[in-house]
Amino acid sequence: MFAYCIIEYPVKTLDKAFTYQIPSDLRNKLKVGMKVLVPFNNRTVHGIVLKITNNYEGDLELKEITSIEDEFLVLNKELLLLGRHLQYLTMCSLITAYQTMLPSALKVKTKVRDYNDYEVLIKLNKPLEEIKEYIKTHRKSNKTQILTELIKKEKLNKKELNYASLRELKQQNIIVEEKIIKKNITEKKIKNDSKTLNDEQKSAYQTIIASLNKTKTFLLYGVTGSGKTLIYINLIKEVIKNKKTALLLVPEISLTEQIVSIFYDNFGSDVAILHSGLSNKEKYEEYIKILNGEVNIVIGTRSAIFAPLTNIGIIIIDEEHSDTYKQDNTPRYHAKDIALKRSEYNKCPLVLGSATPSLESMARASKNVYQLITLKKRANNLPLPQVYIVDMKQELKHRNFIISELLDKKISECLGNHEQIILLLNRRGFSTIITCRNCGFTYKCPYCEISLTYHKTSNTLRCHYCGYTKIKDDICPECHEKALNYMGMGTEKLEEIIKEKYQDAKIIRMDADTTSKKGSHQKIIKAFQNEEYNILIGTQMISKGLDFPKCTLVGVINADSSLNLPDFRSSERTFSLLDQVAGRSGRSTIPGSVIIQTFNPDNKTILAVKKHDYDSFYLEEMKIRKILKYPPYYYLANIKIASKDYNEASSESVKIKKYLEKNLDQTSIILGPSTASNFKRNNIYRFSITIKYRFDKHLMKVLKDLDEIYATNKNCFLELDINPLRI
DNA sequence: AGGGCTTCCCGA
DNA sequence: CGGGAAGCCCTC
Repeated sequence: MFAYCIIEYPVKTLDKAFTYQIPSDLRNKLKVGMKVLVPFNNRTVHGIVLKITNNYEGDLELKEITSIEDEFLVLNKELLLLGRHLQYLTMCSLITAYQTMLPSALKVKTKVRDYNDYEVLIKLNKPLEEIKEYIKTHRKSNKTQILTELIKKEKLNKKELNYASLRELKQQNIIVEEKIIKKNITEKKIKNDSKTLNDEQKSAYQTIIASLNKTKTFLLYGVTGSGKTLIYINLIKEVIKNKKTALLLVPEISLTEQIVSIFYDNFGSDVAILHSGLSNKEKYEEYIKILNGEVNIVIGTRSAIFAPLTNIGIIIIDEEHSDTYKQDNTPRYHAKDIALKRSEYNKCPLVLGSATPSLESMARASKNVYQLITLKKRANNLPLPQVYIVDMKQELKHRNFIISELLDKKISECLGNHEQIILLLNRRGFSTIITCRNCGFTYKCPYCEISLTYHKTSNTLRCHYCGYTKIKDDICPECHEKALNYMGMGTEKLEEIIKEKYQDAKIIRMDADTTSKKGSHQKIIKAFQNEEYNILIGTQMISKGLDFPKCTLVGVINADSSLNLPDFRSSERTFSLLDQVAGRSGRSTIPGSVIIQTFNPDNKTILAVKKHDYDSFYLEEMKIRKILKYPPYYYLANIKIASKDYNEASSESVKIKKYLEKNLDQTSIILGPSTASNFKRNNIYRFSITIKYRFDKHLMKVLKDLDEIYATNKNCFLELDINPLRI
């Protein structure tokens, strides 16, 4: 018998199956999907078995598989197929695909560390008569005492016994040890305070239930606070009742905890959690629970879409518009594409939930590719918050640079009423640009060419791309004058200003800098929920999904920062960011308000946010996308040409453009080459070519060929991104 | 990827 | 001529 294996090296030239003979002692054990050790070019490497056959038609002298790494950890049939699909979608190597799907503790090559806690038990190894005889014939000792105990109790815990006596008994073969896996059972209790669905929710629920055993995608479009989570819970209850499993994706870690506790209340210990905030050991434990079928529900972030659940009855992607569902390094996959495949394989519905659906999803819904379900009302029947737009150009005339008169008034009001406030500023750090007033020098990252941000807490200048850090200078490094000027504001500075202005208020900041430690997210959220603070200042990480009943005011300090980014999706991102963050206000019993400060008060996107009018935003933005030939009217593919050598990257990208022009369909549009948005990062130069296409049956093949051509080029490498979120 | 083998280059 | 570096090739 023969086994086709792929090996551990994620190199294009080795991205193929190698054939091995299966030694007779492994024949009954070896299965497709197992991890193995194989000889390869006179060393031993790790691999995965893809196929087992009875005959081999080739003339190579085949070597034998060395050993099986783990008989229990097997990629099942669905996951093996899913890896192929991932390879196809992202053009990565097959081994990279499988590595991406596995938690780090189980990846190929990481030696499978034993994360289990063991308990060692002692039991008798001879017939009872012999033992009794032994006790009788030996004088009373610790040993006979142990044996007497064992007759009574059958098994004893090694920890509680005398090791020396045990060793002797073991040597005489009278007792044996037994290792059992100790399970830390943290039983979660179901609290049955389940709320009932309102009419709108019930109708959404029933629509989806009607297709429970079909491959079908729903777009659940419900305003913020319309109670989508409650629908998810009811759907999953029904799925579990039918003896199937459920998979729920959430956009980021900061949201998992809140949702997870609701799920524990409803499903107890039937839930496993997978997200990047877990340690390797924790991820491993959750993964094994799923693999063993001990849980029926998985909640997690992007990579949880690969959870080894079998017999899936429903897949739900919450906040489906979120960018976090697309991985931004190789393999650049979108969890939605994987979910779609799994919904096909398992013949189950896929539910995409959002208050601000991506244009792609809404476009598909309007063409009935997805079934649209709309929730128009907030679950508690409260109105959506009142949105005020403040023209900062006018405010500047009154010397209000950061906090407008209206925002100031509302903040004071809220503080007086003991209500909570969220302030959004989409930039971390203290000052975002440091220049010299004397000579005009600006601090830039030596590796990435972008301006450094000043962080006051650590007294450093940092690059937000590569993490380059240097201690702040007092004088300009160019002209040595004491004339450094700190401009632009980040959350750190805002916090200082707000503390100064509202001295009685307790203020907490949440951004990438204050949440780097494990669990700090949750700490901040909890503290704010418990009303230990009055004002929460944060970057976009505070905008999604969080539920603070006492929060009645949301202030957006500068709505323009995301609006003016040079990206075709910037309007869409701005709308969803502002609408989401607005949705944090007035979720409980007191109606909320939102204040958006902007220099573009007439901007259509901002006006749509004011009216909570996704539909008009959608129609308006679709017109623009159509004219400019962007998604959802055209698909995109992006090629980044990267090299340490500027000229190399530049000349190769010109060659690639010519190659594409020659081989792609006439209807496809090729943009570039231009310098990439991350033109210089970590000392590597990047050029970018973007392809807009509708139906180009050659595209994938052409890209694959191109990728292969450059696989052997040492000076220059390609990064392919099919359906990029930003270009 | 990475080890082995060949080729190339430069000082003596 | 020799040795070390650089390039090339192969892996079931």
